[in-house]
Amino acid sequence: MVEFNDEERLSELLKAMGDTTRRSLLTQLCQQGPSRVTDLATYYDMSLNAISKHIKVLEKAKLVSRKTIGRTHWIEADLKQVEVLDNWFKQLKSIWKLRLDKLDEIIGNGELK
Amino acid sequence: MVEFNDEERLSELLKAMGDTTRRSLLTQLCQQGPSRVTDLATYYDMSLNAISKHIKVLEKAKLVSRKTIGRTHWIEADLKQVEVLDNWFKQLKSIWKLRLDKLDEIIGNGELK
DNA sequence: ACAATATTCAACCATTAGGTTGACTATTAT
DNA sequence: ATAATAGTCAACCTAATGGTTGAATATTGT
Repeated sequence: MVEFNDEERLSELLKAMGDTTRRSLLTQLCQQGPSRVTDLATYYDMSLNAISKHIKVLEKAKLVSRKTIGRTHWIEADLKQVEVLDNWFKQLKSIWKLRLDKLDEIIGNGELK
Repeated sequence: MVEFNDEERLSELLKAMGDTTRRSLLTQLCQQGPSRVTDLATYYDMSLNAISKHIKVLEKAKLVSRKTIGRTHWIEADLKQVEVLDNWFKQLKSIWKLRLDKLDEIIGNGELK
């Protein structure tokens, strides 16, 4: 069951992934492993600052983690949170299925038709 | 492989689901089956127009479909599109796994360590 | 014909989101 | 000590989002 406060979490996750640049960053990070902010930024036609902001959004949503060593920040993808979405989808599908099953039952019992 | 133009599709879907009210509408629709706009709206502390707009967003993202009979519009959830997201997640995970496998291989070959 | 119902359309408003630039902080290299 | 590098912070701008209200449209009931 999705708890009440998972709602905000879900929104945060979905919004974080709803942006093309951020999804691309995630993909990059999965392919290349832990990367520096500056290196990630070179792939985009956009300022370093913009990328830095995007990374912060991903970080807040816990889709990436950060390990700071000296002046360089190593960013790493973290796909654990994708489970949260997977679970929501599963739940939604099961709610859907539940209704259909109940409907079948009613029809089966001759209560309908 | 995610094609170039699936990107926009993915954004559309994720943004549509990133809103609490819209997710709630989806859930309602799964539970209750096809519903009228006005009936859906009664559950929310928000104008009918706001709900109408939300439904349009869901409809554009193909998360719901609409069947108009006379003056009443019947809205129905359509979970097929969730597959698109599922697939993206799967792909992302596999990209992640690919890198780890390659890493293992290198270590196994003694090229590293 | 007239009123009520179901819904969208259009204009508006406040807030958020995605981007920019410029300055600041901290670390590393010379 | 000084300069270069890595990154964030803050202020700003524009466009998109989520909401409002007040018509307008189309269908249905009396």
